[in-house]
Amino acid sequence: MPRSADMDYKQTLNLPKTDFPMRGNLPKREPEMLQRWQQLKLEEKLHAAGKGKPTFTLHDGPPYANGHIHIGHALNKILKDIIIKSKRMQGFHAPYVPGWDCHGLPIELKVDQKLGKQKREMSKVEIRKECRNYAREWVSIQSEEFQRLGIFGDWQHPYLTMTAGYEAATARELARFAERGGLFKGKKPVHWCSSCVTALAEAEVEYADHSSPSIYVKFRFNGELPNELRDAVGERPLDFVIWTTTPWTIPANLGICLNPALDYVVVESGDELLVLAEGLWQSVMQSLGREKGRVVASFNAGIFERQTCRHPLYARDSLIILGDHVTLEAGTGCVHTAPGHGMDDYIVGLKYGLEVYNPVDDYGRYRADLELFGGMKVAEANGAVNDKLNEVGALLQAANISHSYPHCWRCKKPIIFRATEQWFISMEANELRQKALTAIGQVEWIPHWGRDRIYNMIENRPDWCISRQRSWGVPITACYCSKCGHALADGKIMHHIADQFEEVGSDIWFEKDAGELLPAGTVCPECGGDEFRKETDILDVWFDSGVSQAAVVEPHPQLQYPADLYLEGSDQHRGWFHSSLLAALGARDRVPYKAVLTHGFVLDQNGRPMSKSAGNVIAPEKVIKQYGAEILRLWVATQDYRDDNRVGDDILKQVSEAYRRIRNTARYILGNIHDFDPETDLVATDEMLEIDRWALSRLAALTERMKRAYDEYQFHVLYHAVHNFCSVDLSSFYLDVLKDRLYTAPAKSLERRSAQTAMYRILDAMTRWIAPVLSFTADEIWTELPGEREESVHLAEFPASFDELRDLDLEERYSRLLQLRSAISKALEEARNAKLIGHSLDARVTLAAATGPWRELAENYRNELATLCIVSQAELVEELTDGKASDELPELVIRVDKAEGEKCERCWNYSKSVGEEEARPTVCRRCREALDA
RNA sequence: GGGCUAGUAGCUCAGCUGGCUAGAGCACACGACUGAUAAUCGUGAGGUCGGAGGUUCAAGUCCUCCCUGGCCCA
Repeated sequence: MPRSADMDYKQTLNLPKTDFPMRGNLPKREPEMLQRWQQLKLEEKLHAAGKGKPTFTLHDGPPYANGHIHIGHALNKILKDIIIKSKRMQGFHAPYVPGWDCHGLPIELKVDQKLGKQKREMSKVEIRKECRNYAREWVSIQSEEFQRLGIFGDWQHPYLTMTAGYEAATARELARFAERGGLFKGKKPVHWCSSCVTALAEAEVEYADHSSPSIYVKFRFNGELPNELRDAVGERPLDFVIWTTTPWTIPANLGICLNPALDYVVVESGDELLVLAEGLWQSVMQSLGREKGRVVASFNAGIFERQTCRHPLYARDSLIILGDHVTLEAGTGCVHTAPGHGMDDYIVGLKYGLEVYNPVDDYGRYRADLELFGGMKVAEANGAVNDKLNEVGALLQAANISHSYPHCWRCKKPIIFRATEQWFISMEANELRQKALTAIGQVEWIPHWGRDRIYNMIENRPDWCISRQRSWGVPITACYCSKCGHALADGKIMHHIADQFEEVGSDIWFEKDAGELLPAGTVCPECGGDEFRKETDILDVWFDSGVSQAAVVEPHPQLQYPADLYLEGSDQHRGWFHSSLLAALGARDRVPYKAVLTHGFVLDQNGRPMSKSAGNVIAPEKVIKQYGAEILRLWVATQDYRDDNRVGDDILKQVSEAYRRIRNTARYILGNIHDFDPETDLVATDEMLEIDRWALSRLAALTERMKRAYDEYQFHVLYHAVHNFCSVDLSSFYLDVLKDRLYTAPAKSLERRSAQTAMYRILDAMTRWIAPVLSFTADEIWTELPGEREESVHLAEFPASFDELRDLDLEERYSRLLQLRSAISKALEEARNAKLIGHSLDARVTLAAATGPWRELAENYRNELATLCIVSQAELVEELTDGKASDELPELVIRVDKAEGEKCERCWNYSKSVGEEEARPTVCRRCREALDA
């Protein structure tokens, strides 16, 4: 029970006072802040404030308009937002135009599912309308979700890849490719369902067990025998043995592929000489049911490169080629290669100039003109092929195996791999590949290894297949002559069509006939025909988003070309960074970005990718509900995003603890400057107390770190710096030491104003520094800070340099004082454990130091020691025989006693001066003076 | 299998071009305070720097191999 006098004196103290709540209550207050920003018309004001300033263009990579945002989206957008906000506060005009990727298969599939059977009676235009509505719905949902994260941007005018203007721009860029000869028609194998008569994307393929034939086939070598094998083989026939589970592709065989890194052997079995990989020959012998077999020679695959074997059924050769994809996992090490029926085969075939030969039609039948099997359904052709192979003596063995095989997701029937006509962008025309490689060297990649990553991809990638056999996308605006079938992809004509997209969008392609779309008088350059049919393929969505540099950055009045920065996950080296580069160089010979920054992926707490099936998904929505968006924002700043980013309950808990530390530090300062007006009460630096100048020097140091952290996009450095500053410099030392002065000195005294000046300047600066990350909280602090200021911290700028506040000598002295303080703290802790003291103010410290720097320091600060250590008395003596030497600083001997005198009821310091005055017997002299002031 | 990349206390991160007994904060344990109080302060414990070789007077830091993850391909 406090005595009445106690209460009276408490009234005379300057205790902290603030309405700023200790707990953020973020889930509830953030929406209020969002509303406030809207009422302020903050976005408009930011735009207005940007006028006349240099522009910083961060071009937004469009997320796919399908499904709720996940934590990876949050990471990406928050990083962008931090950068945009920090650039603004550095004095740039930094507009942010968000975008969405709206075309493509996933949306079309979702709409398919929704429509069900209904779809069959609908026209392409109607289906596309459904897709458009679907995408638009998700755009608006995701937009809300992003805004809830506190992301600033022109949300009223985002760019969508499905708007008329964007589609026109897309078609126009394609026309440019055509104009420059970068567009060509070729063949490429795709998953094909012969029953649905359609190409299938990877997402539409299901894998299921299926029984297939398993055959071993001999290909008779008919080239010139390499010298290395002369002795072993002589004049005897040599057979390369291939293994396949699709005999029906044998008619399309054009090559045999060996791995140059593997060893091969010639095995003598009966009267045959068989070529097999060394690592497989014995198991093959076993499969063939042959007991005997003898290796008569071994060799490296390279000696047979570009030699030939005879096709067992047709009068043509099969080229012996080399490829890394050949493994020892199955087969013979000699891989049957049909470029028209397999992806590996296709790619390796390109290297060797093999034809992409496909003798199979849309319905899964061999073309009528195919020798031996013409007109036969390939699904039923396996037996016939085997019989024929057997007949010519090439079949070594035929059996059946069960294995995983691709099936159509819709009709559930097994599908085939089959080359079809596709549009490509050539990597070689106009030296696109070389230009891209050169351009990569001119771009700044952050982190630097991004360069190697994309360089290797561009260096090795095949031509860009931009055809998709789908409905929901921008059409490839080519036509075919109805008479001769000639493909018309003329730049001028394509521009003419693109112009028609400008007003009404690309739907017009599906609504009108070729004759209406083409310029009047168009004739086929081959046969002079004047009737055409339209291409039905649409563009790869990567082309859509790849042209955003042309469709958005270039024409947008706020943005500047090229963009200063692209910022996406590291998967986009293959995706958007890649397609943007090729699209910009291929169509216009320009590089779309000056710098590219990548972040890693979000993983769970244990470093595993998140997935529904693993049940480890952390939805942004849930984090927002439980902790607030601010915690998600701060989490982003804790991560070194160049690597993978882990998130989980424990991590989020830790982040919210850190948040509270920062928040409470701000709150405490606000409480202590409630009666401070910077207009009138600010103390000039050279009149401030030394420790207050030290605090400002630390602020100056922090400022330098902040500047660098923002410049280098190193937000985790920023986080740690701010957090350490709050914990170490402020809370545990400076603010703790300050309490006595703040509470007990007269409210308007220089001592108190000096401290308030330091605190005010610290909080003002810190609030600005954290604003890009803690956007909600910073603005909340901002409105509580005294002084004239902008309506929102986001309209303010970062603090100028504080170089003049930096005092390295002072900091050096204080770092040693802190060491001394720490030694004393340890001694106090021992005294506390011995029940000698409770609060440190109960203590009297006696200190002795041998001559030397520590002695000197202690002498220089003998009058401040008590204050710095928050003890009632501290004395420096010549010699101390009954003290204890410090472990860390052995020159120091420390003794802790109970403080002398009585405890002052007002300031809680012990002092002999308590009781000196009869009228006020319970307070010390210092307090009496303060009360009289 | 290939390209790129990461692996320092339970967690998030420092540790520059090799040089003091490897640091910080948080979390944890114990204690103090009750005038930052669902706060604040102090003390303490905690690491064979993924592993194994090697170079060097000296290696978390350089080299080789291996292990475990991630992204993108195949």
